[in-house]
Amino acid sequence: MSTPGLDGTLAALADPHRRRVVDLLRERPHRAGELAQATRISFPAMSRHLRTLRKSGLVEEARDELDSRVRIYRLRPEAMTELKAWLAETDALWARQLSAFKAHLQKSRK
Amino acid sequence: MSTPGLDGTLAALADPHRRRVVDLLRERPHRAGELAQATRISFPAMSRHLRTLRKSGLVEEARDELDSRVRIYRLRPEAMTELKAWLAETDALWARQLSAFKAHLQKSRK
DNA sequence: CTAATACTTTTTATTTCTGTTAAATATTTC
DNA sequence: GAAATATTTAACAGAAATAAAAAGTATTAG
Repeated sequence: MSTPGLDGTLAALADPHRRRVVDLLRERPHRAGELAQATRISFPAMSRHLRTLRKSGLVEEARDELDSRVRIYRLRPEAMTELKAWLAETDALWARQLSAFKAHLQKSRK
Repeated sequence: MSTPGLDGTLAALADPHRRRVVDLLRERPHRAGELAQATRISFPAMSRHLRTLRKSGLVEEARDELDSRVRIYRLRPEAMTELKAWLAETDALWARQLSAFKAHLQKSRK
């Protein structure tokens, strides 16, 4: 499944709890329960955050091979490439704006 | 005024209208009115979006020198550095995770 | 001074988001 | 099979976001 777009990514990352989850997942995969305890919110609340993260493509779920009650969540860093590209684009356009401004200064100094 | 943090930045960028504004502003500064017309939302709505963008530090306002009724908005790309740093950090940790995984494979292959 | 312009702020209604508790589902363990 | 475990879904309440309409504030134009 491809990245659903910038919008979902940004909306998912905008919540502090969800960003905390991403922070945890980038170190290693975690169980749903671990994530709930780490963020000090209820299991149901975490479950919903995980669902939005999953829908945004930032995270994927898998059952534990030994105990399929537990669900392991892991990060999908590819989901951030679109966002990074957008930020890079901003940089590029900004650089152009800056150089145009400098050129303008040069011209008016003459 | 320094960047208020990732949270504000991401929340501000999560809205499509606001991101459209940023897209416009990265080409050149615009008047508030122009932005409203470009996004096809009401002036009051745009005014509020501009306020959240301003509070997030992504945008700054200035009065037009010739006609101080009009307000010019311009991008503050510095406001994105924290976000870029956060994304880079994710990359770094992910790379470490990947190499750890490869090391693990090496070991188990022996 | 009056009218017009360019926006912003306030008010109010509507929707969306988060969180909590309770109930449901799926597995495992005994 | 019954009890325990891990997690999700449902139901509902409160908080926050968004938007449109109306009113307000400056500033400029005539």
